[in-house]
Amino acid sequence: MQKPSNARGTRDFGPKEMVKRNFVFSIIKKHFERFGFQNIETPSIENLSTLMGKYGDEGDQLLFKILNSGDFLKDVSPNDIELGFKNFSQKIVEKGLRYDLTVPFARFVSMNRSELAFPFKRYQIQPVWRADRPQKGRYREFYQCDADIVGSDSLINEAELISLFQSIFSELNLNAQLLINSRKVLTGIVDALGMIDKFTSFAIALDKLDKVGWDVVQNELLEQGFELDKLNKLKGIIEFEGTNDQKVANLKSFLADSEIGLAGLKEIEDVLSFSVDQTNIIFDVKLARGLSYYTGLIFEGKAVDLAFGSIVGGGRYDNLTTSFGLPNMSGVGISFGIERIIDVMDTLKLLPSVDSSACQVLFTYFDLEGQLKCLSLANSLRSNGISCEVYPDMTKIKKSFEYADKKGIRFVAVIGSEEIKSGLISLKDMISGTQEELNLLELSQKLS
RNA sequence: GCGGUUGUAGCUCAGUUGGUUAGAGUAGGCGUUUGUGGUGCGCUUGGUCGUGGGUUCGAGUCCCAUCAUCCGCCCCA
Repeated sequence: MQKPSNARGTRDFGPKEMVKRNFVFSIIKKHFERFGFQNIETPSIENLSTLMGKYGDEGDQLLFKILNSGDFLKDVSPNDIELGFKNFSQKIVEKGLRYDLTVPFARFVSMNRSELAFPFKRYQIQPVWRADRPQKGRYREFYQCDADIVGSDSLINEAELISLFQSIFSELNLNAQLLINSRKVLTGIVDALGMIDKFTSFAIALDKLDKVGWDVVQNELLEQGFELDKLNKLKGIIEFEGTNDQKVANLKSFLADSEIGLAGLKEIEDVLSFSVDQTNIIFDVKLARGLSYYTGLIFEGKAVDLAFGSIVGGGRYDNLTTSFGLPNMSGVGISFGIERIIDVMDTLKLLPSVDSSACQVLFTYFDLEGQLKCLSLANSLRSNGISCEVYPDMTKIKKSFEYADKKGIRFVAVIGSEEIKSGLISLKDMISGTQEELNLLELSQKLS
C-alpha cells in the first residue's frame, strides 16, 4: 500500500478550515452582491487556444495542460517529435485548466454579448490552477474572487471597486490599504524621461523598488540607456511623501509635456474625488503590476499589519475581449486573493475557530425503544427549524457525550426508560454542565 | 525554470563519532464497577526512519538519485 499524499501545491480543507474559509467567502460574496454584481461560473477546463498567449510567455509555461483522451498519439509522426516539445505538445494537448477568471470571463462576454445587459457587472468565485512552484501564500490550486464591470469606461466604476474593497476589509476587520496608480501615469513618466519605447523594462524595474532599493533600480535603468539627471529628478518625485493631492500636484510639473501622463493624473484625481472615503487609499507612483493587459488605473491591496505580498489586485483593461472578436469593450476589475487573505487573517487570529454549523442538539439513548423515540423527536425539532442529530451507535452513553463535546454540540438530550415513562426529555447543557427535564414544546422553545 | 532547507508514530519532535528488539509528548483505543463529556490515574494500538539505489560485517545516522516540504529568485493571488 502506498502512502497517501496530496498532489504538489494542493491542500485538503477539513471542517475546521472550511469554517474559516466560508467565513471569508461569505463576507466577500455578500458585498459583491450588495454592489450589484451578478454571479457566474465558467468551466474549469478551457480550450488551450482561449488561454494561450494571454498571460505572456511566463504565463503560458504555468498553464496546466490536459492530455487528449484516447489514442492521443495517432496523429503524431516521428518528425513532430524531432521538431521539439512545443510543436509536439500542440498535437496531443488541446485543453487546459483555467489560469485566472478574467480571460474566461472575456470569452464569456464575447460569446454572450447579445444577451447581456451592459454595463455588465459580474462576480466569480472559483478555483484556478497554476503550475507554479509552491511557496508561502502560493499554491497550485487556489480560489480567486473577481468582480468586474465591462462595457463602461466611467471612472465611477473604479471608485465603486475601491469602495467595495473598503467595505469588505472593514467587515473582515482586517486593516488593509489599497495602492493605486495609472498605467498612463507610468507611460507619461517614461515619456518625460524620453524613453517611451522602454516602457516594459521601466515598469519591471520600478515594481521592485520596495524590495531592492533605489540604487539597484537606477543602475538597471542606466544600463537600459536612461539619463542620470532625469532619473535623479524622478527619484525626488518617487520619494516624495504627502497626501494623495500633494502627490498629484507634485507630478503635474514633471509630466507637463506628456499628454498621456496628464490624462493619467486626471484619472487619479477624478477617481479620488469620487471616493467618499479616502481612508487607506494611497496613490503610489511606484506601483506597476505585471499582467500586460492593464491600460488604465491599476490597484493592489496589502495588509497593513503583516508583510505578505499583495492580497488584492486589479485594474482597467481596454482590449481584453478584442482577441475574442469583440473590440472596444472597456472593463475594470478587482481580484481578491482569498487564499492570502485567509492566511493573513489566520496568522493575525482574526478567523472564527468555533464551528457555527454544529447542530444544536445531540440525541442519545440506551435501547431500541429510546432509539425510535429519539428519531421521532429529532424529526419534530427539525421541522421546527432546529438542527439536531441522533447518535447512531448503541454503545456506552459516555461516547455520545464525548462526541458532542468534540463536535461543539451544546445540548445533549438523553432518552432512557425514565424519560419514556414520564414523557419528558433530559437535556444537558454541555457548557454549564446543568441538566433539566423538558417536554417537547419547552425544548423546542428553548432552542429556537 | 534557478538556489538553499527539511523529511523518524495521525500530530509535534528526540535519536550522541554508523553498533543489538527506534524513543517521548500529544492524539486515538480500553479501563477507572451499573444512565453523563471537557482536567486525573492505569493499560494499550500506531513507524519496511519520504522512496529507490550504493558504501559497510553492520545505515535512521555516510554517499548518489528521486519525490515531497518550507524559504529565497523569477513571476504572481
